[in-house]
Amino acid sequence: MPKMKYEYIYKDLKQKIEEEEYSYQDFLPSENALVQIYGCSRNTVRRAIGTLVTDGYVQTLHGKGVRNIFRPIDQTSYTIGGIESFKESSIRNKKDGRTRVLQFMELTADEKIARKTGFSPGTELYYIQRLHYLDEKPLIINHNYFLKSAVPGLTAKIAEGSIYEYLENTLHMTIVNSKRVVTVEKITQIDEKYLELDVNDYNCMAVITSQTYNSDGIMFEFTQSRHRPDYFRFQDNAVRKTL
Amino acid sequence: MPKMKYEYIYKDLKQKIEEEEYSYQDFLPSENALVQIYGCSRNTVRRAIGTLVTDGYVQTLHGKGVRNIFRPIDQTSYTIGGIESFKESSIRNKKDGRTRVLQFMELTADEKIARKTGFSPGTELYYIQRLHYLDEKPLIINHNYFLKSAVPGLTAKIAEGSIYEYLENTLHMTIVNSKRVVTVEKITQIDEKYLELDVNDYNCMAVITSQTYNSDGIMFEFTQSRHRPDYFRFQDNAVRKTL
DNA sequence: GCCGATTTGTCCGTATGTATC
DNA sequence: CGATACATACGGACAAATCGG
Repeated sequence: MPKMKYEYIYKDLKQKIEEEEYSYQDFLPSENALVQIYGCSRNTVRRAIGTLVTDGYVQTLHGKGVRNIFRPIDQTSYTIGGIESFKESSIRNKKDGRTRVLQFMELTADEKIARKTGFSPGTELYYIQRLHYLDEKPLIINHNYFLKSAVPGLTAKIAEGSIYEYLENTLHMTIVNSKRVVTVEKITQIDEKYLELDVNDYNCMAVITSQTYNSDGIMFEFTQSRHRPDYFRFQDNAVRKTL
Repeated sequence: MPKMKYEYIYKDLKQKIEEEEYSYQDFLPSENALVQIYGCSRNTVRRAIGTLVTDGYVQTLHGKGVRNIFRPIDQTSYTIGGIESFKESSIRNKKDGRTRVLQFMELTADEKIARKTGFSPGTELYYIQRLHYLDEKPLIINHNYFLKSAVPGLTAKIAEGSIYEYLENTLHMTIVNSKRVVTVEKITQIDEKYLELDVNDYNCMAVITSQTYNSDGIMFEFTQSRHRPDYFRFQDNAVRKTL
């Protein structure tokens, strides 16, 4: 039994949808019916439904009901969604992930790094270069910059596993949000070497740059995540706003 | 005066943040203070703040307050955000947009098109190929497939302007949500020709495929949007879920 | 076309829990 | 410890959209 009711209802409905207890285009029970089913207030039901809307699982229609628009086919292949570590998304996608640390060093941000990352010049950082394998195939090169003062005690050993696990479980840091930008960039020699790419095939790749904030309001991480173009897939659900 | 209170509060706070009335890292007034300021309930204030959180404008911190993490610099250059037409985003980005219709035809979905778009074989569709210019530079080629039964009376003339405007204002359709996937693909001869690209420079590009739903729960549009790699920028804010 | 029942959307006031300071 | 601030949850009221009779 989870602590929060809306979380329980959200997960329960989500599972029922995924298991096709409601089929595509069906309406879910009305809010009032769900209030009876789960023994809670209408606000709580509405909150759970609202989360399903942003997930792209359902759409709510004024005066009509809540319609299931989830299609299992959308979820195939390796997808990138919310904030999650490589390890987490590997597990979610039911793939075997492995990480190799190419570089681990401490450095002080100069003008060039400051412009690129958004950290102030003179800031002490960890710089980590990592190669992520999925089912033994190298797919992603990550260039991480972590704020040393916010992430003390980071080691290459930790970087081999999951840095987020270390941050959350050992340092008890709360990761809040991440501003991400997807662009397309030319392949570098490093990409070519480690991702086993051929410039005569693809000469550019998908790049996700992200600035991640913790609950102290500090941007503690800047990461450039370079993805093999043929395996890259970034998924999103947008809701038309009437505002 | 807008119809809804939370919308008014959301826009007001958003504007104050953008105009740096609260500076970066500052806390906004507490929820109770905002209740006094706007003369509304705490729920309403919280709803406005929740929207700002998903926008990546603020972060809420239990027991502390709501912190402004908006940085004007993040908003530079042409960005792709929620569901909006090319015309709308041109205006939002304060650029001069123009659209040229390359093809306009009616067709019936065969097996191949059905697999690609998600429409059933035999469905009658409009197929439109359009080239979008920004400041007289060709940046995007769109391949639109519209469900004919849901979008009757579409013409090449309308496609030159804004199809969404036609859907919403003339057909009174309500666009609800759009499932999008960003990938990287090889440049085709069509891309090369119209976007004035050189394969020796970039040989691939950013592609956004989207399936858009209306309030009848019908997927009425499948679009493949092919973007010049050097001008492509897809922006996003992810919130770490504790669920 | 109207009316009433149903359903979602907006908003309010209140109570209690939990984290921060 | 108490005061403050956000988080969860409840119950109720009314509006707006839909649908069937």
